[in-house]
Amino acid sequence: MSQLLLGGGGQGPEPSYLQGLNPPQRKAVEAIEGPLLILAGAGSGKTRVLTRRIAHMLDRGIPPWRILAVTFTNKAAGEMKERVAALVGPERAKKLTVSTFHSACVRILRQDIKALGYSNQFVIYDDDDQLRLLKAISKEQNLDPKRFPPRGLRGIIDRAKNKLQGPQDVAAENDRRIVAVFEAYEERLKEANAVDFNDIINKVVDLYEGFPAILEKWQGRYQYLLIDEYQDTNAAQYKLVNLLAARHRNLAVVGDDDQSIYSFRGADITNILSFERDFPDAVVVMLEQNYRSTSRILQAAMAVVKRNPGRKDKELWTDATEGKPLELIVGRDEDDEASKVAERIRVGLRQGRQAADFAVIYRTNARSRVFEQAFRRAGIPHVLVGTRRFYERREVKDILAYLKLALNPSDEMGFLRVVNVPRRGIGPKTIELVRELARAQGSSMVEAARTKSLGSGKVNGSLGGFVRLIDQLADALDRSLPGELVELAAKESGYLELLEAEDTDEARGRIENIQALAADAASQEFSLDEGLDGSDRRVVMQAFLDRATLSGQADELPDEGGRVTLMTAHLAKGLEYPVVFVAGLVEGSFPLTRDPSEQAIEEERRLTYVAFTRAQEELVLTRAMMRMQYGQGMMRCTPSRFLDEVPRELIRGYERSAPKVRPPSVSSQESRDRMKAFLDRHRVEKKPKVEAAAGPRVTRTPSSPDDFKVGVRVLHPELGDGVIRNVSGSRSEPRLTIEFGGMRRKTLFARYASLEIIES
DNA sequence: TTCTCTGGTTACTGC
DNA sequence: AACCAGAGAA
Repeated sequence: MSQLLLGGGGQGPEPSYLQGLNPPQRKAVEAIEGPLLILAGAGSGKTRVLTRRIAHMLDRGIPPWRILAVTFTNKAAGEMKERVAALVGPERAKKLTVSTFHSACVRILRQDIKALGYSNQFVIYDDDDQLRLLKAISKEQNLDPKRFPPRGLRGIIDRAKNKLQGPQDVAAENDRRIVAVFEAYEERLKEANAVDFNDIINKVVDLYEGFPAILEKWQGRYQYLLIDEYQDTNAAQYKLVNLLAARHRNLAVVGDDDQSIYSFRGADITNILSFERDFPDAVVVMLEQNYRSTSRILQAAMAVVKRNPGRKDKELWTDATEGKPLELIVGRDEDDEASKVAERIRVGLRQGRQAADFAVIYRTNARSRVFEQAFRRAGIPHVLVGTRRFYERREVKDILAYLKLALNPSDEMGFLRVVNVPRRGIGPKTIELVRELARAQGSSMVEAARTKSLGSGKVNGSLGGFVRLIDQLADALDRSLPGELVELAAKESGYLELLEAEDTDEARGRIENIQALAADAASQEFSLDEGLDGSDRRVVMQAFLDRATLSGQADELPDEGGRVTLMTAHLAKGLEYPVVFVAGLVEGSFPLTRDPSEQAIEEERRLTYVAFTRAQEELVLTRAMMRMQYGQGMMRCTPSRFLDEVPRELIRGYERSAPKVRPPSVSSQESRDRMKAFLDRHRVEKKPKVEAAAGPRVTRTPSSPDDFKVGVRVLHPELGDGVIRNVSGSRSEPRLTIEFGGMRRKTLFARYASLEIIES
């Protein structure tokens, strides 16, 4: 059957997967042996080439398990698997390894990390665990958190590790106290049988460099490597790839230097720029024909990215029509910008578009809120990709910490996280005692907590209860499935009970999240990766926990059901939509200019390029004239420099608009007044100004949460008159954002604020 | 010794 | 939203 479909060789008809390819695409598909560099511009049919290349390899008799395809996100991995399955059938596709660097490396480590002195049950510390550990270490070493902020320390450590460096390598350019923290950090990870995200890659490199037999084993296993998004690999990943590929040299890398957008994570664009030097015999293929976007969209994207020096000068071109002009939407503020986008979408819907045809792309997740609100108001179905990721919610992490601790009792951060959650009367003093004991006897904290002679009888009882809970979970690990284990942990720990008793909207939301986690865990059993022994319950659980730690969000592909997609530019890479809105094109937001270096701006430019090239037919650029900055008040925005870099004749109406108005310089008094008048005008329109009450005022004490509504005037004992601008939190415990004179805002709990309501 | 409340601060991008 | 420090209550 597949023989018929795929054609075999010789005189038969050409296999279907070779049909409909342009010459460079075909060259890339057919170059199976040896090093291969594919420079694939946006929309040049990269995924199509990769999936067909894999089909071709399988057809040539290469066993699927010899192929390792590395993608940058779980989402991309899932998509590639699906598309290969469509070409070669699910049976063979299942035996391929398609995953992210991190997932692939975790699997390698779970098998071989023993050689480095860790147990196979090692835990993975995410950035949050990392930060907690660094805070603990800083405290022990009496570092002033002002002078050495933990986040800064983490940054230094991450940057070093991205380059495969350890404490000694950074000793020269750093304070010795920082180096000491780094050293302690590494020790503590090892003691806790834990690795951080960087280690996931680095430990595999250590393994390969230190144990030739292990390297050979994996070289033998994966004889054909395919690395997608090569421009976003860091030094450690680069080293890893080169080690693995050294023997068979069947290394295909795919990338686009114009789409390198992860330097904050150590991505090194020179990895792809120097591939030809690393492999002088490499076949190089340039995919420059874009099949995705209209000519105008492409021109706009190219015009922006071309400002970057030092790029491989490839010229994307298209056969497509000019298409419609780009559109520019300017809102008074961000709310208005979002409303106008919603309005524009409604127009599109009336003209026959589906909601799923639209995507809104912004720079930071924080921007998603205004769009969500606007779309809800306008009744536009939408789906958010990414945001506060599910597995990062506190309750989810707490429950997972219980289970990780049951699997790996050495996990110190896990112990600290849940030993007193829910409250068991185990405070810092007791924890300190347990830690000292653990140190003294060289055991885990869980072990130390078993000791009966710590503190008072009450404390011992609580600790004993906690230890019994962990034992109970550990015991259940061998008998129960992930879904059951999540439920067990939530129930037996008292976590659920606590939330139920709380009876607030927030608590109910958390319960829902735990239920969702249980459901998600239950599905793990059915989606085991190849090569895992499903009969070993611990392995199943471990696989689930790994996935939870490594994947931002369950890899839900946005459903076909017809919803507008909202996401960041980073998450948008690799996706395409008929109509794309690139939102928030103002200085400080897109580009983000916290780091004003030329390099950073170049990356922002590439990010803009990525965002623009998601659009197939229509591209709408949007910005606001003003925006709230950190709740500090309205600030006038400067249009994004990238807007200026788009040739204006590509934009509808732009060429006819008045000469460009630059924001008034703050130094001039006149323009300051003008700006003030401008701000006032708009403020009045949207939000009535707080007026000083004339004469004696009538106030009353609020009697129910319903008294607090947006727009209500209140009197604060210290801050005076204010107007409620936002009500958040739960009904029983509302949190109010109140605007006092001018633009000063404050957020506080209504319960404690002794507010009076001013009767009008 | 632990818990609870309060106010302040701080937030980019993601495996 | 989440985390922290500090004060005061239990």
